[in-house]
Amino acid sequence: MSETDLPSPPWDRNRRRPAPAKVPLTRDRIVDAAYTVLDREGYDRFSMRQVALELGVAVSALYVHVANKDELFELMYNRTFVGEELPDPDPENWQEQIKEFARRGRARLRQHRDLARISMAHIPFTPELLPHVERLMAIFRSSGMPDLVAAMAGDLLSTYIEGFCLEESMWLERYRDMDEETWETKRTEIMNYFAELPPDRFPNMVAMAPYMVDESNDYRFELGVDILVRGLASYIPAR
Amino acid sequence: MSETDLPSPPWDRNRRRPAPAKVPLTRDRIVDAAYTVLDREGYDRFSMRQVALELGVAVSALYVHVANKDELFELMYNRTFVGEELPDPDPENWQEQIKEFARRGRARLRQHRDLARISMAHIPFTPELLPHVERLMAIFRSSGMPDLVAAMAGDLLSTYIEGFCLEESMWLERYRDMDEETWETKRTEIMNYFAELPPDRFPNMVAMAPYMVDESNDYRFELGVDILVRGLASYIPAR
DNA sequence: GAACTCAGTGAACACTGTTCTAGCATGAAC
DNA sequence: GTTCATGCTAGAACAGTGTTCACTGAGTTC
Repeated sequence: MSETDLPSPPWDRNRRRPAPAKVPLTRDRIVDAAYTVLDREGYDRFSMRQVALELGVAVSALYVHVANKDELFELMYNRTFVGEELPDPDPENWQEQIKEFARRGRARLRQHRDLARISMAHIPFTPELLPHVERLMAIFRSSGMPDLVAAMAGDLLSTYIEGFCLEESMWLERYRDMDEETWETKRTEIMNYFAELPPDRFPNMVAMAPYMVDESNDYRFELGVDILVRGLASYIPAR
Repeated sequence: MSETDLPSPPWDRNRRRPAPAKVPLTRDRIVDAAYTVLDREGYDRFSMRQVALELGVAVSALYVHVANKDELFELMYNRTFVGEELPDPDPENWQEQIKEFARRGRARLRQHRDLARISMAHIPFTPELLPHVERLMAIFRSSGMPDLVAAMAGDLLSTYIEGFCLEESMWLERYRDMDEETWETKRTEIMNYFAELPPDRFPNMVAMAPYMVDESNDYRFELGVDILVRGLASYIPAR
């Protein structure tokens, strides 16, 4: 920081302008800053002005590189899965390969705050993701399931992953600024709510209450993937 | 419409005020208007001012009945499934009962533009929905699957329904203001895109291309539900 | 050294959600 | 039948939003 960072006095505005940034603005730098802002502010408070502020740049400068806010979100979404590698299809082991794919997908979506929300709002058909989808399809087809089912399987699985992460993040967001203690209070509140429902009108809810709050998200996610994989497996014709 | 609907001249503003609406403003009327605005403008252009305009009322009047925009969305969401009835559990027929539940859920979410988006953004745990969830759980448990699986099944199924409808509505939204002809052009464009991928690098995509565009959404939805139900059924211990 | 290109600027536009003060019309109280 | 309180509603205002625009000024090309 030098004294040239100070704002120039008004009578001087038309003579001296701040020197342009040494580092030129690029799409990549904008996306970097956008992630920083997203993590700090969350989806609802994310704004182009915040991104510009983060970069120390005028808002309008962003629009030279990015068409609009939506395109910026798309760029962020596209980066979500870069570098992710899928293994070569192993027909004996396709179920575990798919489960691992799901786990890594969830991990990626948890890397940034509210990323699941952005992801859910975009159709995953960009050129950047094509090789990824290709390898996923390879694994499904290697299992021997009909092509029609394999085509559906990709959609089904990514809908599940994104949907699960979205719900997860909404709970996280709701209790974001709570300390451990109030969170524990809230937890027992929810538990009590289900436990104290009239058992004659809600016998099933009361019976299932423990499973709804006790189980960890990790376990629930795993169970969901297993149900999906079993359903897919049921379509593989016996040899 | 009478001449009293004309705006009063400025010099008269402090004497004559427009008579208050004969029909008092209620939450229900606001939600009605909100749905009208949503259908006309879509989620992105939905605003409190538009709702007020629709009712012929000042914006601030809305805030007497509704805490904020988010609560209004919640009210809209809560209304989505009112009146929907689930049958008594029939253990021999639980699979068809669940499928019917899914179909009706999709139909409801398609009743209003962008409703899937609102639905996805809300956690379905409101008092209004409790009896609904209770009956759904009753059906799952009647099948004989473990309680842990049944608890997961509800989440899994509604995630699928909402996710499917969301993706469906995004495609719909994207091609909303296209006529039949340009839509058909776009369709073949997509088809060609997949067909013209280099077959050595994308053998699976090329092979699956027909299934990705040809199948109707209805059929795809049905297939997805069937995969889910089969996965759930695999957890039922043999008698 | 002059001409040109173009990323970046600040101001502006047309909106948004939300809050505030203040006034109207209705019901109850006397 | 007048007064009072109360609940709804209006209008203006605040602080913010995405996006556009004419205009700089540094760097490159001729």
